[in-house]
Amino acid sequence: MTEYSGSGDPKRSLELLWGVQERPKRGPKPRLTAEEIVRAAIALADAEGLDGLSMRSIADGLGVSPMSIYTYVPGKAELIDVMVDRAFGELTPPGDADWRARLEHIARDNWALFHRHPWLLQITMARPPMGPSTLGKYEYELRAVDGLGLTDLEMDSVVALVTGFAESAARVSVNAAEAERRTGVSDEQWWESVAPLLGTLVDEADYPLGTRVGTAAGQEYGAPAAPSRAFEFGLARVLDGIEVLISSR
Amino acid sequence: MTEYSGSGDPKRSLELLWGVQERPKRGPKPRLTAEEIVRAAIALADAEGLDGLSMRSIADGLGVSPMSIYTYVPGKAELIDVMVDRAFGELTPPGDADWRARLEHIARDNWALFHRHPWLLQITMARPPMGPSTLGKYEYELRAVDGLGLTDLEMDSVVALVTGFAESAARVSVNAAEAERRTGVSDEQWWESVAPLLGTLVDEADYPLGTRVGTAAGQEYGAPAAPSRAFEFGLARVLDGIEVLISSR
DNA sequence: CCAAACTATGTACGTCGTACGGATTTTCCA
DNA sequence: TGGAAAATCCGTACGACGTACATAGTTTGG
Repeated sequence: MTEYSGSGDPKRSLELLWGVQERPKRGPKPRLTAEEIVRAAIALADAEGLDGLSMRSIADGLGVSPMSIYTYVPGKAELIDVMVDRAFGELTPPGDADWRARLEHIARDNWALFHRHPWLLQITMARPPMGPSTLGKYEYELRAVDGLGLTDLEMDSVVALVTGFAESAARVSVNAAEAERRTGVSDEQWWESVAPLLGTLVDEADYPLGTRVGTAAGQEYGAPAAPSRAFEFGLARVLDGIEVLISSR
Repeated sequence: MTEYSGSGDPKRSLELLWGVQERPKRGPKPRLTAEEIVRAAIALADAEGLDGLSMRSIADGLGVSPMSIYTYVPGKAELIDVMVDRAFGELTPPGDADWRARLEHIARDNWALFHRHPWLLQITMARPPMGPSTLGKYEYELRAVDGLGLTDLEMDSVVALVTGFAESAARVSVNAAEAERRTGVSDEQWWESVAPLLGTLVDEADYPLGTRVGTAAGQEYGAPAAPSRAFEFGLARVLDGIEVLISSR
């Protein structure tokens, strides 16, 4: 199952995101708080991935029964909304260097965030959680491209391009690391097991460029370096492309 | 649960991908073939999404019992590998126009493919299925940037940047459409239900740029146009950035 | 004609989110 | 001060999933 942000009840989600629950007057002392549950859930997702995050496993970690979680959080969908917003809260403002350095900061900051919290990449954010950190993130990003002569729409597009690129590059990197962790087989070992089988089925001459470039890429970097090289390469191109636009103003 | 390509048994997957099963001599006539199952599974995933794709639902559609599928396909992981490769088979070669037009073709072709088969975006492809169409795709892509004075590594990086961008932009578009289909609520309706609640919790003055740009973006395009505009905008920037590199050679 | 090879299927297990209802604990008010 | 109200906590249960396993049925080679 894919998880979606914004699929919970909007009102309950917003209350949770902005922390507007009033303390109840009667009833037993609560053993937990919603924030504690969110923190435990993030720690668990960091360690085990989103597939390892179940209401049962969260409850286990907190020493309560699974159904107790529902006292503090309406359901898993709303919980994930808050997890996402809290994770975005780790991002830092881009400072006041030139625009290129500011956008570079945003890209690197996002890249690092996705590596700290790989489960963010498994959440579909068509309807982002409208919490303080998500709104703050957008504000930071726009500030990085304000005053450059771009229209409002262009500012939005530039920010979306840079953050989208960072996400896309991080996805490749995280997926590679994840595949290694999950299977216990490195990219090199995987290729060494597939190549001989493939050799009996395929004529290399049918794929001359793929063979040549694939070999060159395999020789140049051992697997783990590749995704961060791709990030650096792509970031330079994207920023160059944005520079062409900005220079034309 | 997230689905992963390349998580099945490599030997069985490759046999399936390249169609090297020899017809069995004895036993009852098979009622199905592996290819039929793959086609049914793709049709089902196109219609219902990857979450609607279960061994039970595939079997239902084919009029057999769930366990019969396992006679033709080792498991769901290997089936998904073949689905991916067959989908990539729909991509077309970029032709022989100039490099920019060739890369543009690749980006648009991928964009369209992800819209025809949105489930492709839900599959983690750290270990791509090594089938004929996947190898052919890579060969096409490299041919588009061959002979421009780039190194082998740069060719690989440029191709990865363009296809990665197309995937990233398509993800935004597909997720938006998917959210609307799943919830029955359009982006505009969603915002109209969230905005008043948010207004009681947040001071707009805390997010001046977000408010201004968000309003401008909301006014300019009704929801559905936005993702394809973002694709066009980003593609132009990315190709400009690649042009800077190529011109420097 | 029978045994080997192959297809087809029913049952069962452990996973998930969470609806529901009941037991327990704390507080407020008459 | 006692009982109602409110809140916490949790046991049980349901229908979904992939698929292991055992069994039954069908076709064909020797």
